[in-house]
Amino acid sequence: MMFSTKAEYGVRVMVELARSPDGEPVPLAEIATRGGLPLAYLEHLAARLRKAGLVDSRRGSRGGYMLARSPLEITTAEIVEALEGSIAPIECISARPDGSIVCTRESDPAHVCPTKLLWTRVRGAIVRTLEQTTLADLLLGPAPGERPSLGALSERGPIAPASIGALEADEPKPRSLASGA
Amino acid sequence: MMFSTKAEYGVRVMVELARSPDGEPVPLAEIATRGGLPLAYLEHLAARLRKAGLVDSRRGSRGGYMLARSPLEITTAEIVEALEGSIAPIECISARPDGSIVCTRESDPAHVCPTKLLWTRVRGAIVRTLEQTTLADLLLGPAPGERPSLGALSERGPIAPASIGALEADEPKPRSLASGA
DNA sequence: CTGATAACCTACCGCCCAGGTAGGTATTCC
DNA sequence: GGAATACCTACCTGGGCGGTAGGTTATCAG
Repeated sequence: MMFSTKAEYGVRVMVELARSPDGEPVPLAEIATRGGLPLAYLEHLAARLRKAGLVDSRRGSRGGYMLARSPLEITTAEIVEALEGSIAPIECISARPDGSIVCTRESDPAHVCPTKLLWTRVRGAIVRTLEQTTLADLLLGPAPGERPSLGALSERGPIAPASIGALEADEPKPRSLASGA
Repeated sequence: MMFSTKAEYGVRVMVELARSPDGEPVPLAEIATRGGLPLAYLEHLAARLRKAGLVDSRRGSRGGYMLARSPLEITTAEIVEALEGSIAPIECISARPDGSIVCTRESDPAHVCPTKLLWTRVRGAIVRTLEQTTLADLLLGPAPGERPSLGALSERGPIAPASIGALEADEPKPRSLASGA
């Protein structure tokens, strides 16, 4: 596997927060029990999410965590990056603040790294996908025409999937959904 | 990082083999010294590549490894998969032989995993990129219009990059290059 | 004001495995 | 024969993932 459970759990936490009606804070304990996840561990992740400005918190009784922004405006790229650090398919490659891709094997500019092209492409594909997928997308389920979960077509959450069509299309189809929160 | 050095080294080995004039076998020791990689470790990787049918080998003096097929017909997906095992962005998700994506958190079909959509998309993006990028692509360098290595524009290998244009386009542009090897 | 609830913080820990080493055997060329 | 090289199995080590523990603050209900 390539992402750790940090990313997995973190996204799940964010989805739970997004599901909270209005902006009511959700205690981590609730998410932990619901998802069968270790509470103490989630606390670490929540701390990172808060430092990244993705969630707000309220202490004490009736407290908990809540999304800092609308699910429409929170991309999974932000979540994953907050938890895992900067996204890189492989150790030697990373993105600098200015966006340029650097390869540690290439410090000597005499010989270009022949595999850098590959990892740059892969990184781009991953980042693009994460950036195009918002928290709201996950709440809605697969887009029309997108391969569905294939096995659990019933009992959805807030909004039901419109149609279930082709079997091969996991492209994040941009879905117009402009209703500010 | 998401892929281990197995994938990194493995691709580098394959590139070196592809660069060998004609189909002359290249000893691993040569690749190791050229790339500053540990020979003993490369041997493990070479074993996997051979079992996957990606390379052939010749023992003894003047022996070494050679590509089993043309660089045009070897995708980086095959290489990475041979070395890392089946590609999955996260532990809970994997592809079954029939191509369907399964999520271990979903064994109970009562509740669909809300994050499965995300990991399915990410996996798709990665696999598609790896499948579209062949060994030959890496030999040629960035495609015209594709973000180049940005810092080492001189001294290329066999074929020079045609032009260097926009800064943001790491899409694997299909390049017609139909010359069977 | 008291207690319960929950965020928040720091320190600690075990296990797995990536990444690499070591040493030997089998095969082929000169 | 000897050098070169693939090929195989066993072993080792450090780091980090995933988690635990225990405490301190802040907030709310009654």
